This record gives sequence, structure tokens and C-alpha cells, in this order.
Amino acid sequence: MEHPIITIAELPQHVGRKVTLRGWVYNWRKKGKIRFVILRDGFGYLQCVVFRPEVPEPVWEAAVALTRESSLQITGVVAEDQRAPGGYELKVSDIVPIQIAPEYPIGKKEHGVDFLLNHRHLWMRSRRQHAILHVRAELEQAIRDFFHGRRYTLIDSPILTPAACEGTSTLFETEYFGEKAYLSQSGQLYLEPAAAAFGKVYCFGPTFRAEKSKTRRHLTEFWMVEPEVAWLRFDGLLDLIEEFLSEIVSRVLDRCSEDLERLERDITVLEPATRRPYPRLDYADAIAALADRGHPAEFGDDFGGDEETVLASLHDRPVLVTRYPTKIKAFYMEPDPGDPARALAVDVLAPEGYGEIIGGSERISSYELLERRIAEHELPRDAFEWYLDVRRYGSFPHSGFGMGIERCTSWLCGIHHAREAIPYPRTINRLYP
RNA sequence: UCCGCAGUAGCUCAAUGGUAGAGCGGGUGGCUGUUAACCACUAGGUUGGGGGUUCAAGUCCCUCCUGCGGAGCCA
Repeated sequence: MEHPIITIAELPQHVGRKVTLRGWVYNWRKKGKIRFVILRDGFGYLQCVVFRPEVPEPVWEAAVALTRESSLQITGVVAEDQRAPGGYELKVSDIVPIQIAPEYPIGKKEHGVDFLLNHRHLWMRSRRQHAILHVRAELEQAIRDFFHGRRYTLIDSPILTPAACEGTSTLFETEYFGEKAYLSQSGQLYLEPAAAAFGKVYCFGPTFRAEKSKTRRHLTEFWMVEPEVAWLRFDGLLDLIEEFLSEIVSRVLDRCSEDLERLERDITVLEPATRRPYPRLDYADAIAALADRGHPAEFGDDFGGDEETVLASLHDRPVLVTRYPTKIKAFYMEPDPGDPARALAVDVLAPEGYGEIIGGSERISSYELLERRIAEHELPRDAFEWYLDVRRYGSFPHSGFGMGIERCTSWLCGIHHAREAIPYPRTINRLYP
């Protein structure tokens, strides 16, 4: 056959020509001697028109036999037509069914969350889920390009670890040749030594938290990107976060307009985030701002979801909340030289109630202080000797942050729940599919 | 772990303590331009499990299971 096999994305270049496409039946409609088959091939959707008087009877019968999500190869002439969704349609001349699907579980009307998550492997075929996961993929590529373009070295951190990285969260425990091992809850500690080896590094991988969280922002397995930079001080970290966020948001807005449109995402609320600077809010000022708005909080309190939403709503773009009290932050965070009760820590709160998408800090560079903090937090010293080595052999100021991919994707897509922002969500009571 | 909500047809949901229904999906038929097409007909149920109250329980009570939402924790 001389006609080419193409994807739906390539349609505009083949108007008036005969082509073959391969894909799945997204939906079909019939009206007498006309059948409309909506083809889905992963790149788009295409209305294919089968007109009984113009095709051989076996082709008509093949069209009649098609069910939703049956796989097929279909051939016809590409035509522009205002009546077709998307503006193009295929005047079908041949159909080769590959497999006729039985009754498809996911209907055209609404479904419940539990049902959809039980069918996540099929749900991702739907337009909305396809758009979300496509945005996620673009976001991840933007992140990799951001760091690679700035000569960061990718350091893959281990998943299996001997002990708690931060000692606070619950860890998934597993058996490792007779010893206990834990699934990593952060790659950061492993990146600090790498920063001494490569200067600028980042890791990007899955992270595990065994907390029994049941909120729209939590997953037990999620993806996190964590850069770590030698010689970077706190102010420089805040600049890096701004540069990073504004660039990746711009990239997604630039390349995912169709997806965001399908998700009915209001682009104008994301656009301010493409512009610097971002507002910076000192923790003490955040406390005061909350009190003014009927959310009394005392110095030393951490912020809950409601408080985060109030603080984020003060601005039109992500807000950097800085210099939290030392005692509510991780053991490795550098104290503020001007106020040792505060840590050089930053949380980035996304607008519209999407909450904390980034957490970062300058790290302690003093061997003695880090040693003391490990003791204060009652962490097993033996398990942290290698970490102390970073301060023992050529200690240096350094900073870094971590960003949760699902929370960022949720914010960009304007979706309700982080579980839609990951292909196969893992939550407290979901390990299937 | 705590608090709240829910579980009825394949799916989404109705049903004063009194004969379990609708829409979608499936099947059959009709229609030459449909846009989650429409129209007609049709099949489809141990009302999450167990126990109790009652002449009578999808409905009220107890208990267990499962799921959802929130809190804490965090990205």
C-alpha cells in the first residue's frame, strides 16, 4: 500500500490524501447508513465517517461490529470538515479490526472515585486523565531540562536505606537479607555528599511516606525533585526557587495549552507565576498576617492546610515563607545567624489552596552543631557517620530544596486531588492496580 | 490513630417502616451529519456481611467489613 501510516497529530499535513491510522474506538455513534467512529490513538481524537453506500459490505460490517475501546486499523481520506470535532475527519474506505473489546467498564457518564481508581489502568485513556498525565510529563521534562541546562549533575539517590533520613515521618519497613531496611523518604542526605563531589546536583525519583494521611494532598508514594548546591546560601536558594518555578510554569503554559484547555484550567491565574519576583513572607509576619485574618497562631506553631490557604491567598503567585522556628523544622537546617531560634528554611505555598509544593533550607555546615542536633533529635549516630563526613572532610555552605511533582501538577492542572496527578496512585488503602 | 459521611442493577443514583425504580451501559429494531446523538422495545437485583426490633426492614438499633472526606504528619 502506498498510503502512509500516520498519527492523529500529523493529520493537517495529509488533507485530501489517503492514510491509515491505528488506535482504539473512543466512542461511536450511528444514524442509519452513517456510522461515526471516534478514533483515539494517544496523540488525539479523530472522527471517522463510515457511509454504507460508499464502502464494501464487509467494511460496513466491520464498522458495525466495533465496540468502545476495540483496537483497529482504519484507512480513508483526510478531510477538513467544520462538523467534525477538531475540524478534521476521515472518510473511511477500509477497517481492519485488531481486537473487538467486550463491554467497556468505564461508561460515558460519571463514575465514583473508588470505581475509577480500581480501573486506573483504563481511566488514563480518558481525555481528562490523559491531559493531566501529559502535563505531568512536560513538567518533569522541564525540570530535567532546567537543571541539565545549568550543568547540574543528576545523582540517583537510593530507594533502600538503612535508617530514617529525617527521623520524623513514618517509614515503610522491609526485610533486607536479615536486616531491616526502609524505603527512602528523601534523597537529600545522599545529595549533600554528591554536592561536595559535583558542585551542583539533583535527584529525581520516587519517595515513600508511610503516614496514614487521608487528604487530597497526600500519597504514600510520590515523586520529588531535589537539587542541592554547594556554596549556595539562603538568599541564593530563594532566588533559585523563583527562577526554577517561574521557568517550569512558563514551559508548561507554553507547551500544554491544549491539555490545560481540556482541563478547563484558567490560565490567567497561572500566568503571574511566570514572572519574578515572588513575594517573600517572614514566618513572624506570617503569624501576624494570620492573626489579622482570624487565624490566631503563636510563634512555634506550624501551619495547617487552612493557614496555608490564607497565606497563599494574599498574593497572586507562589509565596515563599521563610525563617521558620528551628524546633519545628528538620535537624539538618542551618540556624539564622541573627536569630538562632529560627532556621534558614523556606516553604513555598502555591496559590488557590494547593499548599506546600516546595520545602528547602540552607544546611548546617558546622560539624559540632550537626553532631549536637543528631543527639538532640535522638537519631542513631552510627547511621549518620557518613553524613557527618560531609562536615568532617571539607565542610562547605550548601542549600537545597525538594518539590513534590504531584502537588505541582495538581496546581498547574487545577485538579482536586493529587491522586489524579500520578499514573498509579498509592494511598493508605490503595495498592491496586 | 481520631472525627464525620457513605455502601441498592455493570456504572451513577432514587425509593414516609408497606409490591425495589430511573438514566447511562448491554441486546434487538429504526433513521444520510451525529457531537456524552436520538426514538422504540428488551434483559438485568441475596439492597456490603452478621445479629436484633417489628405483622412487615433498602429504611430503625447493634456489630463487623469496605470506601470517601477531614485532622495530625508532610511534598
